[in-house]
Amino acid sequence: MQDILSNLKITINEKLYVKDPETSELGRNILKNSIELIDSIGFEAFTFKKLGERIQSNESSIYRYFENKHKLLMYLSSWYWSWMEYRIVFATANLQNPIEKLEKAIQIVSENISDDESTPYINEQILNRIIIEEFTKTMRTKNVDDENKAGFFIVYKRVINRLIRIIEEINPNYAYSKSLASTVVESSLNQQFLKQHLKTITNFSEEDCSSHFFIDLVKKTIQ
Amino acid sequence: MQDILSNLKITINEKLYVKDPETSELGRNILKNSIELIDSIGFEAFTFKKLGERIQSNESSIYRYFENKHKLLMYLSSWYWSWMEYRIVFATANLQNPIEKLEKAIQIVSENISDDESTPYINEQILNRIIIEEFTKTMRTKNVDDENKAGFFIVYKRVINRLIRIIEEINPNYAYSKSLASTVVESSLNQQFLKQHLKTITNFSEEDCSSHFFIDLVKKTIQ
Amino acid sequence: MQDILSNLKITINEKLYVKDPETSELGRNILKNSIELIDSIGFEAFTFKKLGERIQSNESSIYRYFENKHKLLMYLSSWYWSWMEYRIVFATANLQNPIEKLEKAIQIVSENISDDESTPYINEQILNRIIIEEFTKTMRTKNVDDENKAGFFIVYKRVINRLIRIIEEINPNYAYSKSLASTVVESSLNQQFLKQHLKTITNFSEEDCSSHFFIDLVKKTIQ
Amino acid sequence: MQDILSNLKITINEKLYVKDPETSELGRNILKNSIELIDSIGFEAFTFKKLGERIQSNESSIYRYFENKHKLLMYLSSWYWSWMEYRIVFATANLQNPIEKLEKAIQIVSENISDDESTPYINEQILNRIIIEEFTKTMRTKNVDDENKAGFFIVYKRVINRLIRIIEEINPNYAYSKSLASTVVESSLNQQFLKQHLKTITNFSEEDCSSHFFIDLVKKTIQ
DNA sequence: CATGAATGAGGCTTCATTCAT
DNA sequence: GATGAATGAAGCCTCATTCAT
Repeated sequence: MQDILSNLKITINEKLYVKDPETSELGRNILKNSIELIDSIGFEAFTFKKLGERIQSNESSIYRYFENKHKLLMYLSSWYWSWMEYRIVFATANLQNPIEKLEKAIQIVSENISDDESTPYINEQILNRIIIEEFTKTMRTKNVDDENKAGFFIVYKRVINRLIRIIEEINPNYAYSKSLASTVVESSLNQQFLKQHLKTITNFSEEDCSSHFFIDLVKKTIQ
Repeated sequence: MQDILSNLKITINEKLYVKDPETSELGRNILKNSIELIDSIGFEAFTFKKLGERIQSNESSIYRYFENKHKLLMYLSSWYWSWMEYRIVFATANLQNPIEKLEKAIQIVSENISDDESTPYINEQILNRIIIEEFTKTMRTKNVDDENKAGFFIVYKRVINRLIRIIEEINPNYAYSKSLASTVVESSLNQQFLKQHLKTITNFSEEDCSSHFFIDLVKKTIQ
Repeated sequence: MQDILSNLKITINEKLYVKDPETSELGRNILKNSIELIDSIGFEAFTFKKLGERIQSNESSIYRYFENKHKLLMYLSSWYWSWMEYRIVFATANLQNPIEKLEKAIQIVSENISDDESTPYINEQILNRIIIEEFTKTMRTKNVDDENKAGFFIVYKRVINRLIRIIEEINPNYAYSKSLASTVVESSLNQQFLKQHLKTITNFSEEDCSSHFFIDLVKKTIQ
Repeated sequence: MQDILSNLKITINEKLYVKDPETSELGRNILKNSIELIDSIGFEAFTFKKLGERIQSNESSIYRYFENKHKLLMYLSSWYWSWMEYRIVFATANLQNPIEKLEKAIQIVSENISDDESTPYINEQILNRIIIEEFTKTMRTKNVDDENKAGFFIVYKRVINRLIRIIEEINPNYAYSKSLASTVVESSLNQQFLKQHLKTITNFSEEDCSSHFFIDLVKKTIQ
């Protein structure tokens, strides 16, 4: 799997960057360090100035790549969901049994992430933490509708659509395949958050993953 | 129901305010107008200065009531979840059948909200819109753990705990009652958001409510 | 004349300020020092930060009074033209002979200015230098039309209109009274500029004033 | 007339450019597009970066030709006034009657400009709009004196000097020939501005030109 | 010669908050 | 208790320019 990803390049909506960060040393540095910095101080406190200091480069250089910090986060999100989609596609390729596909897909979406070595400047484990903490905020803004139109959430929706299609394959008569799929994807992030911070309202502890809970839930619901 | 609420007073964690806003005209004005203003411009753009202008008062006056805008939002959230809990309690009081209780509770949590006339300075319908847009952000901060310790999320967790207990009453052997309950409460907000903004990944349109979806999901899952 | 001005207050378009600078010590300080600072370093190089340093106050305090430096300059211009109008009105009051009125008015508009002691925080002599250098720039912007609609040039136009009316009084059949009046007012500033910087295309040297040139020009033109 | 201009080359002060823009494709492109861009967004908002984007070239390439945007504008101004001088010279060549010369010269200076087809990369009509809006700003800076010494205004002054000489030819005893000439040239731009933006203080509407007003004014004044 | 990449400095502005009345 | 005034710190962003290729 690694081999393939190092040859493939994840394509991101062009509107999200000014200059493609994957094409230069500085750009890749920005990606790597923004992930680490956002993780350590949170997105609110994260500024291009601080990132600039960290990579020993000037604030303004970062503006060559990203218009503002929000777009940078959108870029990272898109990257994450692209990577997620890619993993689902590979894991379910050639599987005949739709139930098996469902199980695989949900597992991938809800399992604990570890770094995928094939992308040296993106640490998926840390990126996953950022997505858990920040992804919903990304959507809950006064510009969602514009950004949605601009295609900023297209990869996220594509992941959910893959799940929808698997559900429909299993039970074409189930009336809520879309809401079920979006609930699983979104709630799996939420359970990851709860098990770290609001431990009394989840059944999982930090090392656990919620895959079995969601697989069971979906299978029973659409049975 | 109105009658009772107008006699009852929703009690909010004292750490969330400097001076109880329900005890003065200015305080109630702050509540009423902050809800309207946050709804119209979003919480990011919301500032005490703008609120001050709106209620024809100085920003510094608002500091008499709330330390900062984040605490004000926490206050409003607490108010919302208290009100939600109160509605669940009333709706399920005296019901014998736990399945019926479950249905009632989920319905209340996921139905479309309209203004509850008994609280003149809180418009629940607008407040609901704010919660949909802002509540998760409230939690996804670097201070969650401190704020959780300080009890800022206690009312939210109480609502979920009520659902947990109903689920356990129905099936004490179900292994994921906590995660199921938190998923329902959180995802019902999420579906409300999706039906307004990301319509392709939900089965509901704006007038619909997701109650039946969630009731069905929970009943099948814990059956 | 001084006595009267110290009792009168020059009224400025409210849209030009956030808080009336004439009503507070800090505000008057801003006026006084902005005039001096703009004169010494030019409007381009003038910033609220530098002004703040000069008056030992913070940049942000100045924003309490003026939205931006352009509005501050508009304020000063309005002040200048109001003061000019007031001088014209006084100088021509009770004059029967329109020719005499014309002469007086043109003289006031084109003579060299010295400080009017009755307004302690506005040094008219320095302000005049600023108007000579900056006033035209004030108009030549992409927003003229909006600002004109908002009334930012109303005082300037009022001064010119006074001149127009005097011209029409003398010769109601002259076809270009408006253009003549605007030419005189504008060009008298221009001649003041030329005599300081492009001395080869003016007949005046620094101590001279162009009054006689303009009075002669107008009288002959409308004769 | 066109034929001659396409053979003649307007010579610009060498200090105004690094590399002569008329000698290369890119240079001519810079001229053509800077005129259009300044006209559309105004000189303040105009930057080499934006110009670079427009001509699909890098900002740094423009620095090969012009040190900064101010010098570029000075270049365009010089070009404009050179072109103006050339038109005056041609129009008044071989005229015996100085009155006729005066009329021709003033007319050329104050008439509405249309594009002169013989210079494909300079649109005189647009350039005229820029001069109306920006030329005075060009002079009202803290560096006028230096730039004047460096000869940046020499062409402008030459145009005015031609007018001065005609005036003196007509009436060698008139005391203010210089101020009169500079007033006419400067005010004709001003009237063009007023008729577009401050219509109440000019007698001309957009299609009109002020030539008759100025010719009449000068003839009467120096009679 | 032309250009892409990078950058330092600084402008404008707002925020959250305190102080004095 | 309520408010008006003032402020420091910091954010976001752009500009003009240089460097290296």
